[in-house]
Amino acid sequence: MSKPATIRDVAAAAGISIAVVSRVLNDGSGPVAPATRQRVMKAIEELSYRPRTAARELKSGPTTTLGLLLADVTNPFFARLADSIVREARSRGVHVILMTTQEDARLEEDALDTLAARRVGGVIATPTSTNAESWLRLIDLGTNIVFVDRYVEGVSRADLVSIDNDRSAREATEHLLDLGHTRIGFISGPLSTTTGRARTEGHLATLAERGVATDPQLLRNIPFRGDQGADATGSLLNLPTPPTAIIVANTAQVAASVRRIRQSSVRVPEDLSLIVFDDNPWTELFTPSLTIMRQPTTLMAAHSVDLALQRIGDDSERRTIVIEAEFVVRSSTRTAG
Amino acid sequence: MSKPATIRDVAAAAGISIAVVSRVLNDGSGPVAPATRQRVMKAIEELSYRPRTAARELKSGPTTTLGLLLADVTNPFFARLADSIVREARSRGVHVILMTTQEDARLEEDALDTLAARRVGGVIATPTSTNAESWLRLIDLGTNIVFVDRYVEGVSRADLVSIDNDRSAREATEHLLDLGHTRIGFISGPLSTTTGRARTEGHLATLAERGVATDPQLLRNIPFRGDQGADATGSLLNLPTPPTAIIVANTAQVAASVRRIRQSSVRVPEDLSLIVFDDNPWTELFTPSLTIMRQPTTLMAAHSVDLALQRIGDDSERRTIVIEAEFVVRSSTRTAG
DNA sequence: CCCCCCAGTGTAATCGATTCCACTTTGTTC
DNA sequence: GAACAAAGTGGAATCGATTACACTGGGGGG
Repeated sequence: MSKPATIRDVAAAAGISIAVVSRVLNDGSGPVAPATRQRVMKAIEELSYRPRTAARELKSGPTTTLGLLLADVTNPFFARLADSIVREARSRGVHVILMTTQEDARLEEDALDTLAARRVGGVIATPTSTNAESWLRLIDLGTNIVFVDRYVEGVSRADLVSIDNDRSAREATEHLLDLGHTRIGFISGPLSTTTGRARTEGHLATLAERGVATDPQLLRNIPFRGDQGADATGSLLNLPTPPTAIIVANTAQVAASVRRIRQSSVRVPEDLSLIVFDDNPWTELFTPSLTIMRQPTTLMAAHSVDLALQRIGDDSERRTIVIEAEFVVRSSTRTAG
Repeated sequence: MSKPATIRDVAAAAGISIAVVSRVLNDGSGPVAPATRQRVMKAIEELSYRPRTAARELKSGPTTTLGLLLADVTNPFFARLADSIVREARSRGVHVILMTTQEDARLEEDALDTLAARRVGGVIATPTSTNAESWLRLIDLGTNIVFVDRYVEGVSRADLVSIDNDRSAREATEHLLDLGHTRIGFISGPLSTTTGRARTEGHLATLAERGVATDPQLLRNIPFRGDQGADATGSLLNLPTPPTAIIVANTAQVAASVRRIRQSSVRVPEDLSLIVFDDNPWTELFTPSLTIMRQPTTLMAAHSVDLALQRIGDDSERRTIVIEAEFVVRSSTRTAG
């Protein structure tokens, strides 16, 4: 009800100056007599005083807050990433401001503005836009950026944590080739995103190396948001010569794709082998349990936070941390019939 | 690289005083000559100046930031809630700081402290602790609280947005009774949480009203986090006289429960009817597609943000908004026997 | 022709912390 | 016993914005 106490109120209550109170607050910033410290602590307790972050940040820029800019928390991959990052950050005494872009470049720009105004210590982001300019502006302000999963070309002086998208696409493709499949449907993200492009290239390169003909009809690069996963899958199944296997390398579209397959008369894995890029409990619950490519989110989170906090004050070039994706073979893939 | 521009730099560049620059920044706070405004805008652009939030908040308390304190973003229900709330808040020009408690009372206390230090305008939360004190302290500081889904008893002067837990449990129970089931397993949250208690009571009351004997063995109140969902489900299935139907009213434990059922030899819905409290795409993908109780997250989000922002400056008693849950009958429930 | 009002601008106080520096009071060391 | 170091404390500047208030000119009403 009454106005919150300030440092001056505490000082008055303890019969001491505000400088000393501040020293008690920031332990180690100067000497304080034990008796005085006691009195100050008591006053703080009684007034239930909490130093105001806004005032603190005004003096010394905040190393204490990280911005987390995700495309979409609804996507379980990002949700787990968010969870891990928040936990990881807290264990280091750092707070996280979460913002989402909904895969919309304008909203992203908005969010970056906010983060810039807040002068956060660092930003961990899965970028949406291809527009390097807004990122560079933020970097110029002294913010350090860590891209996770995807990145923006042209923005050096930003770190990167990612799985090896190229390699994971290769691995999935090789698995199917080994099983004798040659007509493989491949659903991935837009070629404008780094993940979409790298995975598609890895897939195509593997086919080429194995001397398997590539059919452009089998390739689907679709957006992360929206419902095109169902359509893309449906059109693959309805091809004159349909694929005998499908890789869904667009994490956000896995559910829509699987739903579409389930509604069709196609049986998995008898008629169709299926690999999805997703790390989600339900892939195991599905009938048949799905073969997946898993991205180790906890590890990615730890590295991201590390980089975001380390780089402060540093000015070196981009550092890239590549994390192995884990390929889990379950029951949705089998020898081509 | 160079230090970010301040309002003084802008004023100097435009050949004007800082007061006028501030007026340009906060449109409507005072008269500015059109020509002057132009020059100021130009200077802002050239210096890529962004007013610093910390400084702004120091003067006038921030109506512009909301705290969101969730138990667990990994839980899809909370993830969708977070997504909707962030979106909803942004459309009102408000930012959201997300923090998670991992269902841990100490972490929650921590988070509340941070939020208090930040003097956020409001907090939307799914409380974990039963400890009213920390909440009351935050309220005393002038923060207004909106509880979602669960609430803490003894904290009036905080709003509440929730589905009718009692009623939804009744509805699910009645559906099964109508199908002829009389031995119904009921898995819910801890009785220390309001949702766990209300759902359990609703379930028991319905049984009583219909004259069905209640067997304590069929009741399982388990934590939200952790793995007890599997054990609870397993022990229900292994009872001497196992239930012919199960309601999983603990959203966080749905996946674990379903996995356990799937690993057993029990067939759904032939041997066991199943209702889960969850609103998640995969419940439709599961074989058989699951009958669910859905909580309309978008609506809950809209109301929460509304309340959080409205109450500012208001001092009335708690307002409660109850939202209808949506019961979706699919293929996992059928006539008993 | 005088006065009042208002558009347009500037000065300075203010928000709540941190921190540099100066000052006093002890205790230590030749 | 003089000199000096270190502990403990306080005064005041500072961070970057907002805003109350004072000031100046010029136009319009009386």
